[in-house]
Amino acid sequence: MYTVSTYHHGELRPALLRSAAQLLEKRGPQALSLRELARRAGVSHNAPYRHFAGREALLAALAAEGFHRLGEALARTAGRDMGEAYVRFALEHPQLFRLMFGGQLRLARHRELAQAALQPYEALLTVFRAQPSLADAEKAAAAAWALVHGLAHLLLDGHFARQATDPAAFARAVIGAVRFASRPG
Amino acid sequence: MYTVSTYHHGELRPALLRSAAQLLEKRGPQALSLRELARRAGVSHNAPYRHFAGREALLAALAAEGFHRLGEALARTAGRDMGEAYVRFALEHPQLFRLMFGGQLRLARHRELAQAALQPYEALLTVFRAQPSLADAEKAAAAAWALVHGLAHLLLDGHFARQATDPAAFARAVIGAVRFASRPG
DNA sequence: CTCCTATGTTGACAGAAGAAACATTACCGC
DNA sequence: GCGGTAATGTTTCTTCTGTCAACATAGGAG
Repeated sequence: MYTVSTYHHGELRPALLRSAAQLLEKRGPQALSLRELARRAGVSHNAPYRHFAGREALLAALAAEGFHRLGEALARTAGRDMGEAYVRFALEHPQLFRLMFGGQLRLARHRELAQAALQPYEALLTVFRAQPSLADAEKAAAAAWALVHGLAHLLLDGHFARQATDPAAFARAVIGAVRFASRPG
Repeated sequence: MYTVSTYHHGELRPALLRSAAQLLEKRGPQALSLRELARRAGVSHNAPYRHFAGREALLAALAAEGFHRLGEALARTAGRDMGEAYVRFALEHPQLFRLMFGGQLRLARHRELAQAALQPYEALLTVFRAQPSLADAEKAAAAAWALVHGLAHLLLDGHFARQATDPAAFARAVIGAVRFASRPG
């Protein structure tokens, strides 16, 4: 009934994740259906359930991968360029970024995801703690994260379409417009 | 065949929007289906199509309404409290906020929505332009928007769950940790 | 009163998620 | 090698959704 050699895909999980990532960026999250992924892997429509509890679990896995990649991207940059790196990541993988931060996946429900999601703040915190002149490194790191995060979101959504002909340059300028409160005295 | 007095609902469009808003906040965007709304309005499953071109159009209308409400909320506050008001709005209507800024609705496709979406920045810009000491009011306004926007998003997503036992207070503190570059000299 | 247009209704279709029951393969102890 | 068991895929079925097309009703303009 089946060709013997292809009954088992063998690499289904990674294959699914790979085409999921592609499909996500190309057609958005709505177009990302388990069945479509199964089709692309040349496998029955229910096979993915052997590897993911459901659609949401697959998305969570994708997002977790995204957090790791973002963490690495930030770690590769020197302290001051982190903000731009953050925005660049978002602009390069818009749909992935939205999946990660779109609120559709609740962190509490996916341990792996919650774990992965800690990376960006940790990375920022490390840098800010190294600056003793700051009044409050934690608050400053939080503010920095919020700033670049909001900037990324707003750029993606096109809210700065007029002001930002060159998004990267715009991001640099906006980030440059901000100072952090320093220790009194 | 039908009870004469109920064939026409009479207030269907607003009724749909109202229960859509409720359902959105209560069960999230996935649970918001046109059919469910029709059911709640006591109307056939296709009646909503007389008032909205499709699901996306209804979501766009909801989001546009959200932008107007946000704009009004900002306008009601004095200059310095705008940031907190912005965050408060997000925390009070998390799903609506995500709908507005989740990137699922493309501004370019819904004129009314694109128009409504201009309000927040305009409101901020007005305030920042009134401060002549600033080096660049546009950039500062953009930075302020990004800051509060990112803060709202991160709080909603639970990324500050540890640091922010009281989200409003945390927001105040983070916003307070930021200064804007002032005119040299 | 008649006709037109707004608004709702019915019925049908394709596509999706997911559950259940079944088939095939791979691997491990012997 | 060999047989059993767990892992991986398949089929089938149910339920839900968005959307289209054809039809029904209500209420106002003439």
